[in-house]
Amino acid sequence: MATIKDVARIANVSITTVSATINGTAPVSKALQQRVWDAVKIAGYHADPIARNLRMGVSKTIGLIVPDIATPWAAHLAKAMQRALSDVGYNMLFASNDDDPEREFREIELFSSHRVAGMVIAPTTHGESYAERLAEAVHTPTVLVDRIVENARFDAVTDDNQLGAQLITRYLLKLGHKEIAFLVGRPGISSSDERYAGFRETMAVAGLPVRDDLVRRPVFRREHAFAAVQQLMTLPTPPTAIACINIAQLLGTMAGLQNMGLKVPDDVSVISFDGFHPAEGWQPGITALTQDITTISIKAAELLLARIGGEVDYGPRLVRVAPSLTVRTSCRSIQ
Amino acid sequence: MATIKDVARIANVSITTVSATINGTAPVSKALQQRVWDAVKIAGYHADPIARNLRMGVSKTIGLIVPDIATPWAAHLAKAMQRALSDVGYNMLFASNDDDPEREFREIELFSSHRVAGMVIAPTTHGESYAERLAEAVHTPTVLVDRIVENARFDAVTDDNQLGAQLITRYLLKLGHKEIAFLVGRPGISSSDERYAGFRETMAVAGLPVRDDLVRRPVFRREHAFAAVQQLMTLPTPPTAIACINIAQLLGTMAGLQNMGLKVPDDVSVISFDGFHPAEGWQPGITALTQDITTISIKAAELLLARIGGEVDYGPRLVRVAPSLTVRTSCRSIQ
DNA sequence: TCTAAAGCACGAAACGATTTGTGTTTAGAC
DNA sequence: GTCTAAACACAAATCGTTTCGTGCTTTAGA
Repeated sequence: MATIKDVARIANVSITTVSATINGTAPVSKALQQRVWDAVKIAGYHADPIARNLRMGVSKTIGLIVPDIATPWAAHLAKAMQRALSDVGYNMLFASNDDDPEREFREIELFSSHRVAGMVIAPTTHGESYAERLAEAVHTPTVLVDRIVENARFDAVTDDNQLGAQLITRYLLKLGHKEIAFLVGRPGISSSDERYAGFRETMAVAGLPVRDDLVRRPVFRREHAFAAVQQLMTLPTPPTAIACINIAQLLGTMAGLQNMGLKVPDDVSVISFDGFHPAEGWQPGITALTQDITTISIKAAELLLARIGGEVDYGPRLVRVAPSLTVRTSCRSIQ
Repeated sequence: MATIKDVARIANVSITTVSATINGTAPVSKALQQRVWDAVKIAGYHADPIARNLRMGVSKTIGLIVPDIATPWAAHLAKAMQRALSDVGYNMLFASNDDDPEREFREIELFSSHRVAGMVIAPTTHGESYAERLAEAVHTPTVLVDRIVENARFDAVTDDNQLGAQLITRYLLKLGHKEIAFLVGRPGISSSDERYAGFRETMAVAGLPVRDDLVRRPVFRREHAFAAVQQLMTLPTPPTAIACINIAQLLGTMAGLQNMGLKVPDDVSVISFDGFHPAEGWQPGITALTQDITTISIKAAELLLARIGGEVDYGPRLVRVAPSLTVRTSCRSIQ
């Protein structure tokens, strides 16, 4: 309601002096500062963010773009992100796009026109041409989360998938599993590739072969996993454990097993890279990696704020956040 | 990048004419309109929302405030809301506040200063004083969702709790349950009160008594439900079914039952007012009401847009959205 | 042919902040 | 006592729109 003009009138100084006092952008004598602050309090003045935005060309807002805000992962990210950023005076615009790159770019456009100070993007896709288009569309500090985009010139925060694969594979090996089925996700997606590579590597280190007929791909939708499980479990030598890359796979796998009348973990063990457990009280609890979304958010916020703050003396940074293995009841020992 | 000035120069007309053409706010001859639109295309012009906002005093943005964006309910609402609103050219700011009214009001303040065209609020609390404070803080079209705030002067969209209670109670009665435990939630919260009242009413209609020792309150946190279950199930005549008001209760109940070594639905049936089921493939699947969040969002968007559009010739409206009962495996017949 | 009204286009003034450039004071150094 | 530089305050320009008030040009009616 109250404008800077009102404050100036009350304090009996010029508008310039009020602005200088509030923002500390020019020297103002102690006496006048006092008068100004008093007037600010009297008027109940808060600088209009819109006018400031217009004049300065940048706002105290950062935009978050995720494929689907309705997924627990994205919702947690949004929440943690907001907490991390509101502490330093930023607020958030958000948008989700159902994994549609076109909508994603429209959202980037929209946020840009609102002059966001920065963006956090969980990319819908990946690859060279996407990276180029992204670089072309984005002209503000931005950090990518979750998936890696090759050759993108942006900072990024993502899981330490190699470590995750080691944790999962070693755990299964420790329980005595050797015939491990692995559901590979969408080809080209960094997380899927890295997880699969980590799995093979750990198996190799243990001197164990990876049976080709136990690796299924591409399996990135529920239905795929549902079908894959049917095939896997009717093999002459079926797997003793199934590793899922993501939640969609996990849900499809569980539904598929139930459909065949197979029990977890009695008939087959299940483990997942993507943390999901229904809740205490339900069976089975899925042994899975737990992502530290809070840490991811904080790291992303740090990188973003550093860029916004103008520290541009280094190239794109990639931060990997370590997952941890949460053991529940979906894997049994077969020693 | 391109401003209205550029367009005017290219089309060789005044800025006024460009604005009038684009917004259709004043008559412009066909010939000039054509010139202007051509110039717009050439310049790749999009009106700067910030400048427009400053001048007009209102933006094409609506704000969503929920207690916790990380809950599935809120995340779904956010998504559905965004879909409903982006279709008509609005974008969304969002904020969550961990059920802290102070943060909630700060967020309202923040959104107001950004001159949102309207707000959708899932209130953190309720009651007379809250309603007053809300009325004082909000000066823009606003619709309340989920919980009801008594005497609030805003439009609201909420569940048809009476119908929900009927659906749940009749279903249990049909299965032969007569000893039904009911966990009442936080006192004063409309949904809790209404659900409990509906339960009593339906029992009364069926000519059945409600045993006092089977009604527990207040039970609004996991731990409460966990404890309540222990007591209920050690009664001389324990309930054959437990009705939960919300997810927190449900989780506590399931954990409590598991803790006592009781199986659902073999030892006791469980039903919930708040839709929650882990997923296909997990046991038990909870028979519960399913909220039609999409419909809630659409209704809320309709009410909001009507207000924004200036239809103010009626008082606060209350829209009730009917839930439906989704039968899963957590209730058994005891005929 | 004249007049009133309608149609059309434009310059200039908002909106509320920041910032530049200019002028005036004060203090310190010689 | 003068000169210089630093400190301080302000008016005015600016960001990119929308809109008000003004005036010019048609058109229609008498």
